[in-house]
Amino acid sequence: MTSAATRDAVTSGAVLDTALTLFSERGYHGTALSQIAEALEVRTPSLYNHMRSKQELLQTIVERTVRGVMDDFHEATDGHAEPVDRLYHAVLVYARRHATHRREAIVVNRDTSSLEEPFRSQMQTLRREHEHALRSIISDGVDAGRFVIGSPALGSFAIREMCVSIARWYHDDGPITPEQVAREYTEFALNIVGVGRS
Amino acid sequence: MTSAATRDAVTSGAVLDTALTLFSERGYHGTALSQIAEALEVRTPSLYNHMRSKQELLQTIVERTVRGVMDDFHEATDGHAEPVDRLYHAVLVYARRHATHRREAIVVNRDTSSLEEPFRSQMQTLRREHEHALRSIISDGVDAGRFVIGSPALGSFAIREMCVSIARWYHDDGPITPEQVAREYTEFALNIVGVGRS
DNA sequence: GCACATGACTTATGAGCGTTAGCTAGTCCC
DNA sequence: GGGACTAGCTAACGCTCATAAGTCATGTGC
Repeated sequence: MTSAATRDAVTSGAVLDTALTLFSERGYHGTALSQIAEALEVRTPSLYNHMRSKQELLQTIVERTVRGVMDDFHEATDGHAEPVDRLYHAVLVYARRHATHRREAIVVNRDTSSLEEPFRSQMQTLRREHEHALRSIISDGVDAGRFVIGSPALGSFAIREMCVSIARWYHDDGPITPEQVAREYTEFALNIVGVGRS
Repeated sequence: MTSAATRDAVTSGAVLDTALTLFSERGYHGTALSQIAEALEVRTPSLYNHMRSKQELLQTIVERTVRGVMDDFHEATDGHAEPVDRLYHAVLVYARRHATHRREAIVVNRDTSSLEEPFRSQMQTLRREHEHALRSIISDGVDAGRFVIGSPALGSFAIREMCVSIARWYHDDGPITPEQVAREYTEFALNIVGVGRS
């Protein structure tokens, strides 16, 4: 008879990873703990050896991702002063992340509304920070005469969301690398804000 | 005593509309029929006088929306031959639709995965049609030397998804009209495909 | 003024959900 | 070699869900 300790024990990391995959495919409410358990070849209650609740899984996923985005942003832009450079690097890391962390992006963008308060509000505040940071770059570029765009706010939305949606169509097994996608998208972003036009 | 016939009878249109609102706010799996019933001030089982199942509500919403997108596209582009004109009008109606039909767009883009087969596959096929139609415009424009873009496929994704996401941030009570948003986004789209560059 | 169709209602069913409790069997350390 | 810890298991809970069935009041058309 197979014993608990003989077979590979399920780790909390594995539970989180499986939850991430299933949440991204079927959504938070569309995923049952029994499905996570089944994927790990374990009975449902055994999951509770590695987590506190289903909600906690979602919170962990969202929090890690949102903080990762902010860290990426600061690391990429802190060394640059020119709006063009700042926008370029901000979009480069943001686009790349959505190709390399597809599941996280999908869950955050679809299931944030399933987070319980007050956690949900906290995460939304964090996301707003990134939103404002990107918009500020564009506004600064317009003020400095580097960018030509009717509405910085709309441009900021368009750039952000076109990057976010990379997660929805990108596939690792395709011919194109995350780096290539990211570079092409920086091009799109600079075009949107009208870099290099009179 | 209020009677069934005295008070305003719930119509199947009202059920669909309420479902649309709630699905867009909480997702398909996150919405219970009891919540739809409560919003209509009716007991849950009474809903079955106006629909066949919860799944049918979702299917109706998705099908109408997807067909509407295709109708819009053909009506807008059929009269034009030039890639620039075709892209302009395709993006104009697509962007505008996502400002005027926010709830539908959100549900279709989030909850298509909750559709039962084979309906889900049928709808995905329909959506692919629009995807390919838009990509063809861009490819044609590149072939004709009108557009300058590294990857038509990526450009097509970026344009589509930035339009789709209008539904996620637009608010009717704001200062900007759907028409203004749509026009600004056509500008973005034409910039992305590099119209008017050497 | 009566029959019928309509659309509410109440009540009930069975399935599935997340979660808890309590038990058991291996593994590691002394 | 024995106790603590780990990580499975089964069983059961309370709840909510979608859905079914049958009842009853109403307004419309004959």
